Amino acid sequence: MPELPEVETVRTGLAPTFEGALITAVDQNRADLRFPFPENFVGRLAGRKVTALSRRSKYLLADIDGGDVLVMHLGMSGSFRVQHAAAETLPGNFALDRSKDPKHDHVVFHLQTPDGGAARIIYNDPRRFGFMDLIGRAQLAEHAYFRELGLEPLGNDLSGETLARLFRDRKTPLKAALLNQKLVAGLGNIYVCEALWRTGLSPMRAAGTLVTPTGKPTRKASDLADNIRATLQDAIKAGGSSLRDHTQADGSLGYFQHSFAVYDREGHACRTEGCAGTISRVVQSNRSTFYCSLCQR
DNA sequence: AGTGGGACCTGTCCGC
DNA sequence: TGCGGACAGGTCCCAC
Repeated sequence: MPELPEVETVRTGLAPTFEGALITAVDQNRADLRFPFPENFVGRLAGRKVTALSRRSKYLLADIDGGDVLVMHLGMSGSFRVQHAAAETLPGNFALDRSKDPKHDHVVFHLQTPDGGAARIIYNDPRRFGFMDLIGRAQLAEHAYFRELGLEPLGNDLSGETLARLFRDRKTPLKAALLNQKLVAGLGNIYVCEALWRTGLSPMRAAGTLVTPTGKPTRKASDLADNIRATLQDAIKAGGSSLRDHTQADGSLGYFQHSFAVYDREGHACRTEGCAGTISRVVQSNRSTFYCSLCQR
């Protein structure tokens, strides 16, 4: 569940349990996910407290007292679930949760919450494109994961002007430009398709065509910036998109997938007011692009 | 320098 | 029912 709105939804779901909790133990069930776990992963976490849980782009960042930051990326199929010991039962008596295949439970954080209760946060990832790392707080910004990350689309930096600066003279298609995490960080296949549809822009159009010869944003560039933000905010409000039964941290499902205008709607009617078009699917950079060739130019 | 294409994994769905 | 192929929300690496 891994574009920005899904990661933000996960952060919101985990924070009440994770923040302030003491990590009493960690089960690390294999040596690697996408990458090997860092040296002494369990030892550097056990006995430590989580002081804050934040997000940058599609990364979750758990601040650990002592100076490490636990960096977590969900890849394509990563998810977390939270289990609390029922207050009225003995500590450690957790409700059974069969919603995931336990053979893909790769990491379990055993926690003691500030109120003295016990909880577990379990990371499940069938495809293992996700990863976890531990990085010193002071090294975080220069680390390879973050050094070249582009602007945060929900921050104040995303605007027609900043898009114009990033897109100027670029011949690359808008779809590829928006998927490039070095330009704007956090968009993925779904929300790029949706934001381009909202703006009436063809995914094939060259990014540089949104910039005037003097480097100013065109009207479309400003609209695109607004629509990227609006699309992400709408999705966060809906609890993200739940595809293929991916559940949120509390087991509930996001519902933004019901609001898709183009993603996974090949052959269906375009939802633009007054547009008679049909949604097409094409492949760009080896990924599916969904768009309406009538109203996206 | 900047791009497209393949690779990394497992699961699921669809057509034969 | 079984099997092969296509496809899936991401990103790194490597040829052009």
